[in-house]
Amino acid sequence: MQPPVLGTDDWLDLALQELKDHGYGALRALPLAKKLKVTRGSFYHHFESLEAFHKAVIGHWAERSSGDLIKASLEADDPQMALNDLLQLTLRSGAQLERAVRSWATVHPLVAIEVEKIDDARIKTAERLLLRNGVTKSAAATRSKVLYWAAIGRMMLPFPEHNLLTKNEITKLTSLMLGK
Amino acid sequence: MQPPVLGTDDWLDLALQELKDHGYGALRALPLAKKLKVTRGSFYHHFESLEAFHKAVIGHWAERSSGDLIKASLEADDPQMALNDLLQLTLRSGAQLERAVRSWATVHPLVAIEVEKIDDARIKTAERLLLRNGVTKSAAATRSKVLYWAAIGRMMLPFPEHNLLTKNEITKLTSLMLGK
DNA sequence: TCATTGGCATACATAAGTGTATGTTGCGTC
DNA sequence: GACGCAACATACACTTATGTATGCCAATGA
Repeated sequence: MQPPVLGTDDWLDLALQELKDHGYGALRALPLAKKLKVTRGSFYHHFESLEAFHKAVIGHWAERSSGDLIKASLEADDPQMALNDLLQLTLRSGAQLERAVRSWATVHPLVAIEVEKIDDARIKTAERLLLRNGVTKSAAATRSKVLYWAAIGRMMLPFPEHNLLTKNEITKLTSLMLGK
Repeated sequence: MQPPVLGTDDWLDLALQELKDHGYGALRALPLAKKLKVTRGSFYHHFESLEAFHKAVIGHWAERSSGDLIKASLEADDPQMALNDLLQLTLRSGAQLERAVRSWATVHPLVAIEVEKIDDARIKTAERLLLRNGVTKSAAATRSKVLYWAAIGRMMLPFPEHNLLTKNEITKLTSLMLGK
């Protein structure tokens, strides 16, 4: 399956997987080593300490989230589709990881800083989307925030899949937000 | 300071405090016992096990959150004030605890269930507020969700205080949501 | 071919936690 | 004034984790 020798990225990829599935409490050397079927000797060969490892995990996540699905969907031209994607944002490959990272951010300052950067970037993207569709500058500033917060808030519900909006609801909401 | 003898509630009150300040990782017997200046003997006298303690903590929180500030603010008659309170919802005594509980819910099924109950109740409250202000039934159903999600999403930002809406922004948003 | 290096194993010391069994103390109560 | 119980303390066995020191081995390039 895996090559007999591992690189730093193999540890980081597993870390994101475990973070997604079991939360930040799973980011420790021994359990991860067992999953990779090696000993902690390998871990401490690749990383100076647990904290150094955690920083690397954050970096790995931030890298993968810079040009991610959310942003891509918001770049779309069709505002209806874009807002639909934003509001329905859920387990669509990555949302569960985001949930875990956001949870981690409540107890880890460096994670919090990285998350804020990504939030700000995405809000700006949503704002541009609204502007391109004729919303005034001040309204776009407010509504992009509220829409993004709603997407995050829904994703952070215990069971996001219990709270889907119908296509029809999205349509009306889009009209409302675009002032049409 | 504290009486020399403690009751179960003293443990639960401290638990909520530590949960708020340091996250669910702080909910363990030994550190809490140290803070109460007793040994774990007291802990295992009041609670069967760690898991039983955790369940008690959840119940304690749910009890206190059933008639809480968010709901109270949503009961207000002035829709502007109510929506303002909802959207600005932040460290206003309790939001930080909510952040921690929501974070906990991502890794603990029973917490997730309790949080969902409270979410549903609050959304219904917000919906009634919109209905009382002339919003149609279907619009109220959608908008109450989106508004509540936005409040939760903003609260879950790493630094909610960096994302305040101005009074003017709230006013315009209220008009939009009430269709006026 | 041989010294170096990357990738890991092994062993040890230490820390922090759980759970359990049992002893102790104070206090109401009959 | 002995009884019983609530509220602890103490001691022990166990588990799971970190960090560090050191050794092994296979590949590789001079």
